[in-house]
Amino acid sequence: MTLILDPDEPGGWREPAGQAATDEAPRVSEHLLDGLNPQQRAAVEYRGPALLIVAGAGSGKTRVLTHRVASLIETKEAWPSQILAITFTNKAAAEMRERVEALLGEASGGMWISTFHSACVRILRREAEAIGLSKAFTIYDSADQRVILKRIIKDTSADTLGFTPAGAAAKISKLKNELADVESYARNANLDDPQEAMFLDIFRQYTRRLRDASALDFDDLIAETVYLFRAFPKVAALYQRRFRHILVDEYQDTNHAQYALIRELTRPVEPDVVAELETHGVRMRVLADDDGRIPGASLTVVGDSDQSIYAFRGADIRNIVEFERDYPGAKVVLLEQNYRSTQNILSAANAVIANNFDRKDKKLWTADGDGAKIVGYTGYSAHDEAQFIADEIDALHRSGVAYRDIAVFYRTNAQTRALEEIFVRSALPYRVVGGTKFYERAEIKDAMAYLIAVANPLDELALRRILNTPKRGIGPATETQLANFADENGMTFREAMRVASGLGLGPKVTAAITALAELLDEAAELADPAREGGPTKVADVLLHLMAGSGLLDTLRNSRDPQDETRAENVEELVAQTRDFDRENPGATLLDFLTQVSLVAAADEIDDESGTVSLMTLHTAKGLEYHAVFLTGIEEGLLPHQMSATEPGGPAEERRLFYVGITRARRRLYLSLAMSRAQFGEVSVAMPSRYLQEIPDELIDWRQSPGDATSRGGTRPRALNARQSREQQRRDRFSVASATKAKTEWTNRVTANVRDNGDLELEAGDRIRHADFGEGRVTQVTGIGAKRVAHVSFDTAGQKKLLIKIAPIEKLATP
DNA sequence: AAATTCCGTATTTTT
DNA sequence: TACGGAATTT
Repeated sequence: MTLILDPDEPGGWREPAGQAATDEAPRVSEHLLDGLNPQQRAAVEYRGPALLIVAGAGSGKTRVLTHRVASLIETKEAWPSQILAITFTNKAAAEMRERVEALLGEASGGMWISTFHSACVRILRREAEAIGLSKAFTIYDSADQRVILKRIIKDTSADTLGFTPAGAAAKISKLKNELADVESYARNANLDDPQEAMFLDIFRQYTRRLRDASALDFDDLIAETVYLFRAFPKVAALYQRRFRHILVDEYQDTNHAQYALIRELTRPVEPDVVAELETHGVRMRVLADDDGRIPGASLTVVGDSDQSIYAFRGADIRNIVEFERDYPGAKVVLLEQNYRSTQNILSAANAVIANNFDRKDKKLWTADGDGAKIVGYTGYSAHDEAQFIADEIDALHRSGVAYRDIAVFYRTNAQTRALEEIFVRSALPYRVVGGTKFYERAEIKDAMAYLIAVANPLDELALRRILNTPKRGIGPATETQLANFADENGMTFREAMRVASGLGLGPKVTAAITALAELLDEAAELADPAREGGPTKVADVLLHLMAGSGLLDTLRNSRDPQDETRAENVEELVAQTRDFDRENPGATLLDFLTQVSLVAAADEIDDESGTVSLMTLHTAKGLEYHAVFLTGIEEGLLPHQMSATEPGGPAEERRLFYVGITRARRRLYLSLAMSRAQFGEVSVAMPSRYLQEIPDELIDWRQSPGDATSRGGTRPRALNARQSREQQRRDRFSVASATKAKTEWTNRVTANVRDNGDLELEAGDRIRHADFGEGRVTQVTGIGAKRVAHVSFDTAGQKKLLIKIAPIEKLATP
C-alpha cells in the first residue's frame, strides 16, 4: 500500500511548541476570557481528553467554541492544522473560521472547519484508491437515489410486495446510519420472510449500482470513511496523528455512524503503527509518549438534548446522554444563562420543554428583563394567518426593524404557498430558504448531469439522463440496447457509446450517440486537472457542453413559454460557475460538484440581504432573529400527523417547537389557522396541544383560538378550560368583532394571480380592493411590474400593494 | 419517437 | 392541487 503524506503539511512535521515545555496548562490570555461568565470561561480554559459543553439555546456556545479554538492556537498548544471542528452547516463553518481569525488577528490556514459530510468527502477523495473507489466519485442526492430505486423496484416487481422507492430509501438510510452493510444485513435477516428477502435483493442491487457508477450517497460518505479507518489503521493513523483537538457542534444530532467516526478519529495510535509509519517517512514519534503510542486527540462536544430534532435521520440522543460513560473522566460544563432572548420568550420555552419527561431539568434565564409579550393570532384560514403576518412585518419594518432581522418558520414546506401569495401581494421582500432548491430543477439537473458525466465517466445515471436531453432521437429502446451491449462486452456505458457505430443502429441515432460521446471526451480533456496550464474554468467547460449539446439553445428556441424561465435558470447556473471560478481560483470541476452536492439550506442565507427569511423549523436550528413568526401551530401540523405513530414523535415535535421559540431575540409571534387546505379540500384545524403549555399571561392574543371559533362552536375544550376569567370576558366581548372580522377577512384571496396590466395609479387616486374596501393612494414606488401602491384604506389601514396583481380597481380621479 | 391527454396518488422534517 | 406515469394519438 502506498501512503500519502499529508498534503496540507508540505514542510513536513512542525514541532508543537509549548506542549511539552511545561506541565502546567498554559495561561489563556485575558482578551480571550474577557466578558465570559464563569461557566463559559471554564469551557474555554479546560484542558483534558474530553469535554462536554451542555449549552442551552442562546447561551453563547459559538463564542465559547471560537474562543476555545483561538486559545489553543494562541498558547501554541496546537497548530491550526491540528484542529478539526465539525459544524452543522457550511455557513456556520465559515463564520467560525472568521471569528477565530478575528480573535487571533491572523489567518489560520490548515484548520479543518467543516461539516461531517464535507470532511468525509475530503478524506475519501484523498484516500479513494485504498477502498477501490474512483477519486472522482459522484455524490448521489435523494432524487438520484429515488431514480435508482425506482428502476430496481420496477425490474424486480418489488412493488407487488408494497415496496416504494421512498420506503426502501428510508430503510437503506437507516441501516447505513447504523453502519450496517449488505453483508451484515444478510447475516441478520430472516430470509424466509419474502419481505426481507426482497429487501435484501433491493439493497444488494442498489449497492452494486452505486459501486459500478463509483457513486456514494449521503450516508455512505460517513459510513465509508468509518470503514476506511477501520480497514486501514495506517490511513486512520495519519488523521489521528494530525488532528489533536477535535470539536463537534450540535452533538445531540449525531447519528451512530458519525459517533463512530469521531471514536475512530480520537483513538490513540498504537506503537506498532507509529513505528511502521515512521519507516515510511511519516514523522510520528515526536507525538508519541514514553510507550511509543500517540495518545488520542482531545475531544470537545457541544450539545443540548432539548434541541435534538433529527431522530428521523438517525440522530441518537444517547450519544450526548452517555458521553460521560463513553469518555471516562470527561469534564462537563453547563451553560444556562441566555444572552439572546427576553425572559418572556425563555419562560415560554422553559414551560413547553418541561413537558418532556426523561430529561435533565434545565432552565434558561436572562438578566435582560421580560421584554414584550408574545403575540398570538388565530386566523380563519392560512391566507388570513399570512395576512396577519404580513401586516405585522410591515409594522415592525416601520418601527425600524430591518427585514433581514425577521424570520417566518413553519413545519412543512407546503406552508410556504399561502405565505408567498400574500407576501407577493403585500410587496414584502422575502426569500424562501431551502425548499424546492435551485439545483433540484429538472433543467439544472440536466446541465449538472453533463458536468458529472465529464467528471465521472462511470456514472451511468448521469449519462442516461443526458442521453436524450435535449431530444436527439435516442429513445428507451436504443438506451436499453446500449446498456445490454455494454453488459455483454464487459464495458461501461460510456465505452459502449464510443463504439456505437458497431451496434447496427440507424445512421441518425448512431451519429447522435457518437457526437455526444465525443463532446464529453472533449470536455473531459478541458477539465483535466493535469492539463497543461491548469484545468479549464468550470464555467468554460459548462459553456462548451451547452454549445456542443444545444441544451441551452433548445430551451431558448422552444415554443413552450415555461422554457424561457428554464433557459434563464441554466444561464443562472453558468453565472454561478463563473462566481465559483472567481472565488476559488485553481479549483477543479470536482470541487464545484462537491460544493454543490453539499450545500445545506441554511448556507443560502445572505446576512446582507434586505429580505425576510422563510424556512422550516429544522432549517432554523442554530439561527437567531430579532423577530420570529412561528406559524401553523396546529394539531396535525405541529405535532405533525406523521409523528403520532413514531415512538418519541410527539416529544421530538415539542423540541422542534422549543427550537423555534428560542430563535427569537426580542419579538415572538405564534399563529395558527382554524382551517387549512390540505390536498385540494379544506379541513378544520385545531390549536396545537403545545399552545396550552405556555402560561396565559405570556401571550397577548390578538385573536385567540376562542375568538376565532366562537361562532362555529368548535372551540377546543382543552384551551377553554385553561382560560383566565379575563380571557373569557374578552371572548364574550369580542364575539361581535370576530363576526365582523369574519366577513371582512374571509378567504376571498384567490389562488390564481390576476393581471392588472398597465393600470396607472398615482398619489391621490381612490381605489377599491376586493378584501380591504376603499382607500386612497398615498404614494407609488417601484418600476415596471414591481410598482407598489401605498394605500391608506378607510377601514383596513395602511397597506402596500403590488399594482400588477392586487385585486384592485381604480375609482374616480379627484 | 414525440406529443398529448388522462388518471391516480401523494405530502414531514434534511445532509 | 400538481405531479408523474401510463395510455393514446400523431
